[in-house]
Amino acid sequence: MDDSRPEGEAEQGAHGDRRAQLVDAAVDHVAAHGIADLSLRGLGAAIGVSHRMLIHYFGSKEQLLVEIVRTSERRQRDVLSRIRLEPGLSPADVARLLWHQLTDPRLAGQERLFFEICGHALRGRPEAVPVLEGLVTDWLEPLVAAEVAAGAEPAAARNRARLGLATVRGLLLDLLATGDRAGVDSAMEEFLRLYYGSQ
Amino acid sequence: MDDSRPEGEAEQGAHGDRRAQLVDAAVDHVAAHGIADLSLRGLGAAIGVSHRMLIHYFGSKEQLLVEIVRTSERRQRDVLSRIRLEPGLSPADVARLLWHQLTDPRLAGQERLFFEICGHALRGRPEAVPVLEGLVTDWLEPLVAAEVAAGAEPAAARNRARLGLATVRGLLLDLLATGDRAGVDSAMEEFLRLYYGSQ
DNA sequence: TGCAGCATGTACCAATTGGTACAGTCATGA
DNA sequence: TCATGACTGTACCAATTGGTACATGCTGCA
Repeated sequence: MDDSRPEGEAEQGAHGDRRAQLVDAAVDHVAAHGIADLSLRGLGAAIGVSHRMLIHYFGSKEQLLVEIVRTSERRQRDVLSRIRLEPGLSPADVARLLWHQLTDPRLAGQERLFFEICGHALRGRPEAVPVLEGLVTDWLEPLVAAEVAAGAEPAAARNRARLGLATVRGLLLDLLATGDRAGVDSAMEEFLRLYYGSQ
Repeated sequence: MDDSRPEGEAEQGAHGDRRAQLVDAAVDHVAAHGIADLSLRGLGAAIGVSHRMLIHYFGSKEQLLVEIVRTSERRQRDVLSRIRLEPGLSPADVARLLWHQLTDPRLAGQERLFFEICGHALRGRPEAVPVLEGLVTDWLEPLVAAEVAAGAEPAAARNRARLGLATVRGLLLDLLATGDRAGVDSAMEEFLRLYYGSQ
């Protein structure tokens, strides 16, 4: 081991940039080609470094996977923060907006990766397990807040939020599997009708 | 190659029994330990045969995976057929029954495997891809029929069925990830209230 | 100029993988 | 009895894997 050990958790510093850049490229590649049979050599060749470099910056494949999962999670969350809440929008409109964002074809790879990581996490793969923690909780918080703001009682709000989250994910899986955007959109409209009671 | 090639699609015959028995054991093992990093040697050791035997009976790992996925799908479908439709049950009751069956802890491994296979299928893994075809369609058919029987118009029935399927899957994923049975059950009750308008 | 330290590549290693060759066992039927 | 054929195990192979050792370049500083 001749390396000066940058594989610590130090995210800062000049080489941190390179590291972050590598992770970003890695997530892109993984979103496009899957995380299941990722190999350091294959990834390295795809993003233009030798597999030796990946070990150098991340210490091990395991650590790299951790970073990939973490970054992918962050990207996922960014989708939520990207919606601009303009005044005058009904809750149903906001939900429609979020759904539209989430099903952007450009995000398909990202969403596929989400379900792929879920599968690994459910199996206890160490790099993915932490995802389980926030898989529901992290998303419930803002949704419950929205429900309460819209006038629901706290207890019911939690159930409604959990239901909404599950339905969105179920329909997203449907969309990715079938590609039937029109059909899935119709089902989503049906849900919004039931959920918000708007005609 | 000295083998007399039983790896054709011949499911019949005396050795077909052995084959079927091996597949069954394999699905059990895979439901418990995941399909992602399955190795012929590991599987063989777990179910008491040499990896040589698996190649002998299935021709290749790929073919074995195909059989595993197929069998797992069949088991999944059997859950649906196991519910006894007693007269006097409301649609909501039937849904509750199905939900109860589906979330039986003894099926957890099976359900985890379902999501795992979905992930692989979304990535185009050849043994799992065929699943995508029936992932929604196969389940929609009976659900639509039930909706129509309950008085929905055919067009709306399709949307409602699709929505119901997606919600169930989303909540199932929630349950597997969080283990919070009470919370997920509450959300499901909320859904049934919205969906069937009861209470 | 020369030195120090990071960044990168090449070559290599041990382990594991799917798959094959060959040989042994065991039942059945002539 | 013995020969046929299915069934199974052992030993092996080539390829790929994550990870390491070593050597080389490059940059900045004195």
